[in-house]
Amino acid sequence: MGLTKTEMFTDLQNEIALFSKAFGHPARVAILQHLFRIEGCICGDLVEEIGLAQPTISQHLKELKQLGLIKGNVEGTSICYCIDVENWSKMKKIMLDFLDQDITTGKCC
Amino acid sequence: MGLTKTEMFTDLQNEIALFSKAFGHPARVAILQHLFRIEGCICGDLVEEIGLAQPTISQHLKELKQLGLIKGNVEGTSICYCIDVENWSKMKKIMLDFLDQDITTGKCC
DNA sequence: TAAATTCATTGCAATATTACGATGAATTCT
DNA sequence: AGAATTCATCGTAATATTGCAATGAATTTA
Repeated sequence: MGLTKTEMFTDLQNEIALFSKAFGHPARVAILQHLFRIEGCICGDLVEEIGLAQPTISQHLKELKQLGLIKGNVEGTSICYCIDVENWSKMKKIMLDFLDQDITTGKCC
Repeated sequence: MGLTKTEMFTDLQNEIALFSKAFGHPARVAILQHLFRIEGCICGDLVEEIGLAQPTISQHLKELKQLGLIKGNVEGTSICYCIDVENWSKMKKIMLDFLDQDITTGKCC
């Protein structure tokens, strides 16, 4: 029914899924990469940089902001977006714990 | 229109998005965690372990298999699933490159 | 104050995802 | 061979996501 049954999974599993979902669209990946590349904030030109319509970019930014991965400061008539370094770090820890799992002794049948 | 415009992004960005999408559902996270935990393959009981209906689990397994993150071997009347260690490692490298980005000199406005 | 600029929000259409009942295919057991 | 077991596939319903035109809100500029 298109409705994820979150109640049957752990908080951690749901958290990993939520962060992953945020990275599950190339536009959001591109936005984040750009914010890292310029090492600071960006006021404007994200629409030109990414290549999607302005409302679409705005929507992607909103999702990233709701997750806490970026933050936006009003700067005159435009808005400055930047990585929320602290939250990014927390997210990274959670994701690394998940990704860094490894099988040492295991072998498949 | 619900249609991701992959053509306007780099291969890497699309790849990151695809892997992330796979992790974007708690059931798939749970499946992968379980496969790691038992350090080997699992034949059966995934449906009981996760708690969703059998066709639903089967569908999630299919997605993970298509991405190459797990592989399945027929074992009599059941099927053994396990992590594809080599591909998991490749995926991990790509995701770590993305997640490990950091801002050293940057500060927000 | 009026025009311009920048970004958010609304509304809508199209596609994707999630979930599961019913059914099918392959294998094992009796 | 016939029943049982295990998993995949099909079909379908419900919800989610993506994208953009139109519009609105806030600020700056002339």
